[in-house]
Amino acid sequence: PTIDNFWPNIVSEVHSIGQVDAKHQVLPLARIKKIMKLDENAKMIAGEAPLLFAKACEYFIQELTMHAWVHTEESRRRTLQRSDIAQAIANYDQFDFLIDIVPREEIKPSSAQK
Amino acid sequence: SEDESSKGEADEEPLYVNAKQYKRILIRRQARAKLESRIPKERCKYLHESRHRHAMNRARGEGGRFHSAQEKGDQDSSGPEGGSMPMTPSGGVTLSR
Amino acid sequence: MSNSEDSQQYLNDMLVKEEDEASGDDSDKQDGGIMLREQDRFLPICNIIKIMKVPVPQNGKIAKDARECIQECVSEFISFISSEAIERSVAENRKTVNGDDLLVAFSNLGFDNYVEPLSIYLQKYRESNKSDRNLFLDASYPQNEDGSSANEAGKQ
DNA sequence: TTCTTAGCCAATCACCGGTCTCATT
DNA sequence: AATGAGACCGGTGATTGGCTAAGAA
Repeated sequence: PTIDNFWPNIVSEVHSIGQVDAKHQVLPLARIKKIMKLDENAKMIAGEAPLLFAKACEYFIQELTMHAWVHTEESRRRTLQRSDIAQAIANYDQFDFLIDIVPREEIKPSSAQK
Repeated sequence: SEDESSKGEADEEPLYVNAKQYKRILIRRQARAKLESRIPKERCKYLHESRHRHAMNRARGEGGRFHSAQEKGDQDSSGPEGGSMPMTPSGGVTLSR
Repeated sequence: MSNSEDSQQYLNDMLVKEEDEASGDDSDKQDGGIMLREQDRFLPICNIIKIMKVPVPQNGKIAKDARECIQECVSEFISFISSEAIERSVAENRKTVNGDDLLVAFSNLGFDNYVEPLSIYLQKYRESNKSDRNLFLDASYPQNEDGSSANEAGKQ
């Protein structure tokens, strides 16, 4: 369970899926669709789109949490907190789109910044 | 002579960001600004009044945890104590997790 | 039949929105539009927590601030990708955003890691749907006699 | 050390998914 | 024909707070 193995594990995991069980997803598809519909340009949304997002969101949550936990351990804490997530976002450019959601100044302690 | 790092709000991106995301970040910023007025500024304590009341009225164990329904009326013959329910064999101290 | 108007009348299950106290708030002004609630903007916090616990060790804890932070990040994630995908569908004169638009959006926005597993997942979803459809139709169509088949589950 | 706070329980009820009709392509 | 929006409805899991150890400070 490390960052390097994350995506390879995801790929082998998705291969082991027999049939896609549309129901009983971890995340509710109706809610995902509702969030998509908040976009004023959204007109019609294919049924497969919320399903794809449900999987993608699982990956995203796991990866962001995993990156944040690294900083939790660096600070020798046992509780993941918001500042750890802010650090994780600052250190990986794939998370740049969250720069307004979790601003840089949220990185509380006088910690090193890369 | 520092002047660019004095902004507190989102105006112009002071730092370099992922080039593939830059344009979309700006578009999303506009979209969020349009929705800003419809978004409450702070999170409320709970989402639903009915579920809040439900949680408040539920039977609780000694440690504050929710406990299985132990009777709804309190006028019934047997009270919560009495030995009808098999409790902790030792005596009643809250067993840790 | 007796009740055959041109337009149907639905009742819509929306109940009267009543504001009792909620959060004893003071100055919350409603602008031109309806106020968005958290359950309209975010995924359920319980589901978020479940997924967050996967990469965290068994004895690890997660602060409330962190849960809500991830919850907001996930919604932005959806909106961010959607925005790109929707623009592509509009550019191709389509009114429906489909899975391929999303895959292209993931790729264009630098989420290259997502493309392979999501493509495989989409592929499996589409073929399992097709096989279900074909299995259902195969059973009833070639059978002569009574083409109406047994399609009567229950009316509302 | 002091003091803030996250995990722990499970019953209700808001919401999710399934199903219908109708519109669009 | 294929597929999505939206109304409706029934079944169900997300929501929920008091106590206290865990741990942030």
